[in-house]
Amino acid sequence: MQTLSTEDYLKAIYHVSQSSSGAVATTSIAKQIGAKPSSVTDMFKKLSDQNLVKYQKYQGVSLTNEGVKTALRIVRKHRLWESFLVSHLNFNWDEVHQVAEQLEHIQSEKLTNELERFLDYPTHDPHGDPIPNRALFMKTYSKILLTELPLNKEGVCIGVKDNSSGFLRYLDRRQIGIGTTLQVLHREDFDDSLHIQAGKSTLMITKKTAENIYVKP
Amino acid sequence: MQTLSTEDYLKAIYHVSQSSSGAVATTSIAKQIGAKPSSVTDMFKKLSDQNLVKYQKYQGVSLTNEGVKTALRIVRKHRLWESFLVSHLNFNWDEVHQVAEQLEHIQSEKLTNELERFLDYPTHDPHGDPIPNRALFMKTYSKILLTELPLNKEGVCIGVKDNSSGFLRYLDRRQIGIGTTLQVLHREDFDDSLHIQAGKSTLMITKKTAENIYVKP
DNA sequence: AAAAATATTTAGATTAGACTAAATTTTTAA
DNA sequence: TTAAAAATTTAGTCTAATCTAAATATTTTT
Repeated sequence: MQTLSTEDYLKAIYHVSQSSSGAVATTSIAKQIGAKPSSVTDMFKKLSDQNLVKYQKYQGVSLTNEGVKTALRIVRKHRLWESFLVSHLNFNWDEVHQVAEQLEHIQSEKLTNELERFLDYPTHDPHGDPIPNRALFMKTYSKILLTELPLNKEGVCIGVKDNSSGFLRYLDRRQIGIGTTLQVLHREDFDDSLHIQAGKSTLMITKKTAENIYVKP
Repeated sequence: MQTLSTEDYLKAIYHVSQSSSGAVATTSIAKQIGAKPSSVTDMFKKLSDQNLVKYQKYQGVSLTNEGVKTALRIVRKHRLWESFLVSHLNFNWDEVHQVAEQLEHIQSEKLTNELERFLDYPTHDPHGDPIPNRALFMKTYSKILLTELPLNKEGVCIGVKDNSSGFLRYLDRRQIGIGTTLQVLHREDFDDSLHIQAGKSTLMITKKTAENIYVKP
């Protein structure tokens, strides 16, 4: 059984390794966790002793099969709890993260599985990220950035890249959320801004916004 | 903000002080927490520094107003979570404790209050214990032990004294739970056993069982 | 009221997780 | 391809929470 801290590290390693190839560097985890690199080195050694990561001095870490499983179990809990908070406890999608960070550490298989059943086996969380099922398998559907959606083709918003609450609240104000139908009406060459159809309203967004929104064509 | 451990101590002190009068002894907390008395002494000093308890060497501790409030906040969360686990996640009343022990430490006022709303402001948990409301006030209704219920008078089971899963499972098998209508039909002088009406069936229970069941007359 | 038993505290050690500062290795750039 | 910069590790320290063993205080018993 893991401590809170080892779980946080495994999850961080998992996430960093998802968004980049090769071994995961000490500094990248230090940033993610908010700890000093020297602390990260210490933890890498501990995780390596438990065979949860492969670690070579100065060469970073990569998760072992066991490490991936442990990380996915935490991701599963995190995303199930986020779903619960949004669907039943009136949380907004920008409020759930901090609480889910705590809930993801609760140890009880029965709890996790019953929560999943209660939510009717959701496949994606409120940010559009896939939820690993009991066997830790998750469906990842093909997603593209809104910037890559061809002109006048419809797409459905299925998630965001930037999960900061600032960005999520901004999207809320523009009435863009998971499931919103989006369509790029016009791209402005001058400043790269986009005129889009979002649900029933048309609005203008910047390139920066568009490249943080995932859509399913 | 408290650590996991200080929260556990405050809750333990609260519970012990509820079931006995005067200051709470070092050993009683040591037993409750499962720690050595020397560790308890250390923690008493820390809690005293934070003005959560009044502590006098060799004389035990008592909670300050602030300490009571902190303890009640934890009790509130514990009992709300227990209610949730039983009412929505198919937990039996003997399975909830261990998980609620973890969930009670989750820090989020919004979560607690929304959970309470979701459960429709329950006043008692699945063991019949009262749930402090948002203002930390709880209704305690007059309860007596089944042994004290007059012959042939009806009472409703509202809780248990012994919360061990062994006892709870035993009650489940005898089909006795919160809300079951109970009536003492006959007391056997020879061995102090009781013949009772429990819901629609009559059965025999020992004195030991009866003195662990709370009823509302 | 003194002796014995019990309860409590102190002193000193340990562990996990974090830190700083210094040393070392790797990477980048001149 | 070497010098500078950046990344990483090591060594040593700190804190919270625990422990054991020894010392001290309180309570109970004779």
